[in-house]
Order: sequence, then structure tokens, then C-alpha cells
Amino acid sequence: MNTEKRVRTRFAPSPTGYMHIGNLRTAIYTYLIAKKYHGDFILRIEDTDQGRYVEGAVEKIYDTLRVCGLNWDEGPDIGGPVGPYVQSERMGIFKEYAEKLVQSGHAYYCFCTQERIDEMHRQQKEAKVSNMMYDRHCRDLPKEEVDRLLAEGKPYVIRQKIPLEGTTTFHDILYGDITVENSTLDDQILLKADGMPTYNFANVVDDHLMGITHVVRGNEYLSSTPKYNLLYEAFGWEIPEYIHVEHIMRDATHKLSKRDGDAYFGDFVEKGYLVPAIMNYIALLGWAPKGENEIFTLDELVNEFDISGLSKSPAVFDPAKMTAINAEYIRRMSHEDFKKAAMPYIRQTVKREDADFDTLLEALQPRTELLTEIPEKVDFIDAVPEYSDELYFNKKMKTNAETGLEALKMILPVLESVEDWNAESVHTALFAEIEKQGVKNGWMLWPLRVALSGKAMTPGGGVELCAVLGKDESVKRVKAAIEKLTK
RNA sequence: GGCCCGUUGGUCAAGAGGUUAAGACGACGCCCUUUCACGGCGUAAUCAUGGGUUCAAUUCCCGUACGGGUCACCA
Repeated sequence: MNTEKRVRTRFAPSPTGYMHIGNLRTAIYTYLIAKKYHGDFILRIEDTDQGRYVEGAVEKIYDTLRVCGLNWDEGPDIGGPVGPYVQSERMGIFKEYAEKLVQSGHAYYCFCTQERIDEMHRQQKEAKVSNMMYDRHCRDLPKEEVDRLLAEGKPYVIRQKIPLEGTTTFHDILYGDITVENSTLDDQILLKADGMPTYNFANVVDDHLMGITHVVRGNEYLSSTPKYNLLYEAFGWEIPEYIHVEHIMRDATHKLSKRDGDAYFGDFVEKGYLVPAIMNYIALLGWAPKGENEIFTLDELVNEFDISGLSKSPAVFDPAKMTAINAEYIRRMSHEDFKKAAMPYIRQTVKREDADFDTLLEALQPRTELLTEIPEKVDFIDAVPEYSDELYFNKKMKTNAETGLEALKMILPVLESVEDWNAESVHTALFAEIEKQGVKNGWMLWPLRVALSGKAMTPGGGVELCAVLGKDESVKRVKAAIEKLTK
């Protein structure tokens, strides 16, 4: 990769809705390349399609990029030396450059009506034309004719005049040289009838004017890149380095989709994924680090990232792997951070104030993969849910409702006798009793867990639950369980 | 359909003309453990396919299959 010049990359989304996860990944790679080489990361809004503009979408882009820590050095909101950074505010520029191209013979006015184009497409389809392109009807209109139509005020577009013969080769850092026959390239529209540029044109002009050195974008642009190169050549501009990244798939044949609720950044935040974990995982989808570590903060990624680790084939999104990474992030949180993150979820099902939340959080943290699992995990704290006596049966512990009753009757006086109530004192007292009775730990503690929680799986065992619930509540629950089993 | 791109375990993937073909997630098993986890240890599982080139190919070349992308006054 050529880094002689100051590296400048850009993320150029269209304000057409929410932030797609694939788009976000492109933003991450784009950011990383800029930062890795101490260059500039630029945000540009490509809103040249007046019809697709979505209210609030620009703010959504800002918000997402910000919470992800992908801070831009130049952009619509903060300005910069080569603004404006919103394409609709640059209309005059594009028209001027399109006309330059007409003058130099690399583009031409086209007065074809939409009806004529539609009819042409219809006929091409009927004739089963394999490569449907504009038929170049206006390509060689005499100058006088063009001037006359222009003077009449006839609507027009400006099309790129692709060479009829020869080939065009472009270079991609990942894919190497790619060559195509010019005869397969369409005389694409550069300037639309409404005076707005197409993406294909605006993109080239802006990337040049903004001094972009490395163009990072989705692989769907691979096939139009030869046309971009022809444009750069027509202008006599230096061609940037291209890095096309493959798509993220739901499975081998489908892209992530809106319908499955797995396409947007916000979907995952809602599902309880931590933002750094999402970033970490999607960075890994289509890119492999050199070493064996897989957990990286954004800053660490800046150092670790290397273009050579990018993949040329599509990657299937694996929710299980992202969950595992999320769990790793949760485990690595400090107690305080976890508390801050988890309490709102605990509060969804726990209203009481007198529980020992620190003990609960300690038990919860290594058992939590997704924050959204928490409410269900702690929903027994306010009150024991309805449960079946079957729960007392545990093959490994050799317990059942009968032995459970026996154990709980032993436990009750022990708990009542504990003075200074905490996990340690309860543990000491209970284990003394276990030894005294000569029973297995589980024989005594499994029923305690059930009695306290009405669940087979809880954050922590009987001892921790005692500590969490407090003496009065624990004793009360054990008594209630004895009563329930006695009936 | 034309053109372009791709194909290493279930998934993400490293890798190199000669390797026991990494690692992670997942699965399974064992250990630890008062459950579930966490942690530890281990097992199974991969070079799409047919031809070349070569002493040697999963690695290089060609074809085939499969998959993806693109063929808009959308980006």
C-alpha cells in the first residue's frame, strides 16, 4: 500500500435509513486504515438521490459513528478544508466538471426521454440481449443539433463516452489487477436531468477534490470501477488506491436482511450486545489478525489492523461467535462497570432494595453472555416463583422432595443461628452442618437453592443466594419450602 | 444470460510448492465445582471438482461446478 502521501480515507454513506452492519464494518476498516497511517478519516454524506432521502438518517449516521468511536476529522458538522461535505451542496461543482468532460470529448449530452429508454429496455429484454446497455443514440449527435436542443431547453442528462474498443485495467490492493473489455461498459449517466450527479460521478469528483488517497468500499462497486478509472483518466487525475471489501452474509446464499432483524447496528444493541463487542466481532468478519488474540478495542485495532488480513470472500455472520465475544467483554468488565451496565436490567424484574446486589453482581457477571438475559435470571429475588417439587430431584446430588425436606429441616436452625449474615458466615455455618451430618455438599445445598429461588439454575449457589436475599428473607423462604413439602 | 470476483472443518479463518494444515466460536468428552457458568484439559471435523506444470500441489495454470456481485436519471 502506498503511504507516501498523507493517507486520507472517507466513509460516504447515503442518508437512506439506519446503519447496516456491513456498512458499519466498511466504516471501521476505512477508519482503521486512516488511523493506522496517521491520516484523515472523512465523513461525506451522499444525498444526491432526492427521492430516497430519509428524515433523520443523517443524525442516525452521526450517532452511530459516535457511539462506535469512529470520530471523523472532517465532515458536514465540523467542516474542513475541502467542504462542503454534503453532496447536495456541491451541485454546481459536478455540473461544471461534467461539462468539462463534454468539451474534452469524454462525455455527451443525451436527450433521450424516459419513455425511449424504457422502450429500448423492453426491446432488449425481448431480444434477450445479454448485456443491456444504453444504445448510444445521442452519442454522436451533431454539435448544432445539441446546441439547438439545449437552447430549446430540452431536458438532458450527461453520459460518459466509453471507448468503443480496447480494455481498461484497474488495480485493487486485495484483488490485484482486473481487466475488462470496454465494449462491456455502459455509457453511464454522470449528471441526471435534475442537475444532480449520479453516485458514479459524484464519487469520482469528490474523492479527487477531497484528496482521498484510499477508497474503501463494498465489493458491489468492483464492476463499476473500470468506468471510474476512465473518468479519472479523462480528467487527468491521479487514481486512488482501491480496497473493495466483501459482503457479510446471513448464510451461504443470503445477505443479512432487514426482515430477519439482523441487519442493523441498532438491532444488536437492542439485543443486549455491547458496542465494543459488536465492533470487535464485525471487524473480525472478513479480516484476520496476525496473532492469536481476537479481542481488540478500537485503539488496539488501529495498531493490529493490516490490509493483508482482509478476506476476498464473503463471510457468514455467526451470532454465536458474536455472543461469545460479548460474553468475553462482560467478563472483562470491572465490577463497577458491570454494575452500571447490569443494574438497569436487574431492575426490570427486581424492585426490592434490601438485596445484596454486590454479591448478586459477582455471581451474575461470569454467567452473563448478553445483558438482556439478566432480568429472567434474577426474577426470583422479589418472590419465589411457582415451582414443582420435582425440582428437588437431582440425580447427581442424590436428592428428591423427601431428602430435600430432610435437608431443609437441618438447614433452618443453622440459618437462624447465624449472627453476622454474609456469604462467608453462611458458608461456614452450613459446611459445619454438612460435616456434622456426614452428607454430600450437594445433598444439602441443592434443596436450599430450590427453596430460595424456585429454580434449578441461579446466579450462584445456595450460599450466595442466602447472602443476596438476606437473613430474614432466606429463613422465610426455607420455612415456606418446608411447609410446601410437608403438605 | 454477458461481464467481474470468490471457494481451507458447521462458522470465522491462518498458512505455505515438501507442515502433524494454526487459532477462535460451536459440538462432544473429561476435570474443577453446591447447580449453571467461568476456568483447565482433550476429541471429532477442512483444502469444491477434473485436468495439467512439477521429483512434489491444498498452494501455480486451465476447465467444470457451486456461490456472490453487477448490468438504474439508486447508492
